[in-house]
Amino acid sequence: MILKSQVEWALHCCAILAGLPDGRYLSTKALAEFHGLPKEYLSKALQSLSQARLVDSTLGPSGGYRLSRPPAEITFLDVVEAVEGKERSFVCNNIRANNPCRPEGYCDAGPCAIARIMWDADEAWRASLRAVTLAMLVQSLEKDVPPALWRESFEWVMKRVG
Amino acid sequence: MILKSQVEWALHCCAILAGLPDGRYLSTKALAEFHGLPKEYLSKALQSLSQARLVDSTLGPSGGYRLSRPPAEITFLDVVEAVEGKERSFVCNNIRANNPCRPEGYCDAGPCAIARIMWDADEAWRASLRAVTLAMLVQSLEKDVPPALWRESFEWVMKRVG
DNA sequence: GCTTACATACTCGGATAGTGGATGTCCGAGTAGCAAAGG
DNA sequence: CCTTTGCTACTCGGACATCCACTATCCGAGTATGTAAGC
Repeated sequence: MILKSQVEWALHCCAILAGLPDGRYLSTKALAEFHGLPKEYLSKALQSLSQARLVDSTLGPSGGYRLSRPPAEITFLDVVEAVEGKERSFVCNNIRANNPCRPEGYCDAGPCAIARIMWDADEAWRASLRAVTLAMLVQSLEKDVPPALWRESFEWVMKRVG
Repeated sequence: MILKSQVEWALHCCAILAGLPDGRYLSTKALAEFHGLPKEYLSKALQSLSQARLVDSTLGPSGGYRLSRPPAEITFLDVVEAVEGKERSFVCNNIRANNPCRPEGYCDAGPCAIARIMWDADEAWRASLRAVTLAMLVQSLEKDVPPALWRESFEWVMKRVG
């Protein structure tokens, strides 16, 4: 049960996109260079974000991606679900139905108790991710990163926005 | 990010083992038959439980597994971690270190903000699983399952315990 | 000098191979129980 | 009838194939930019 590395990449890219001036685009190439990642493969993560309508894309020179909503309106859960999918982490195959003591054609009332508990935990995880927005992430980062590095990184990005 | 089916199997098996009289063993074969699962493969899940010291095993006829502790002292998290491992679901590869603006030999103070948030969510998930014990699971099941089926299943199992 | 048409280069998007872990199966080591033999 | 011995059958545990999903890469469709020609 390990999240794919795409999730990490997507979150870091969203952090950068969240800092862009309104309406400006940043290309996969720039994002890949900034994070030291393979451009071709990173593009798949960004495609997932695009298909989930979290980012807009534009073609041609000075094209790329931008957030489709304000950073305060995009949660970690949005990003994680865009890459990992919205399926619950626990799938119930209802193996209790194989109980040899069951009468023929017996039908269960509700979901199995084990599934309920596992789904509750899954929901706790999602709730935790839903509580954090990209805007909050940027605030955290600004506190962590030294001002000089922060400024230089911003300028590095600004030289490459479309 | 989907849990392996072994987790589901292990939990169902623990539910059965939790209902056994003290000190009695139940074999993989019986557990597999009861749940309609491949005996050979199910044994791998039970091996994981054994290696995690959640169950004891005995060889020979009338051998099998039993819980090594009272059901009230085994949590869902114990079982899930026994099968899935204790590693966090999000691994931080520290890709921020690839930032081209970084001075040479720069060293980060703490873990990256993104990892902190993801790990918080992971901890919320674990906390939710840690709050439920096998004893509580048995209580839930007893409420869900019709008394007749409950009794028959118990007798079915009792005919096979060692 | 301004407008227009065009070639270019750069972008995203989906289709295509390679690899590691989960899935599924097998056989060997070890032991508890049973049966038979002996006292 | 009771004890001892040996065998048998059943158990768990780890070693061995198979398959799917994540990883990684490539090429084609489409467009904004910059240039050059024409007015």
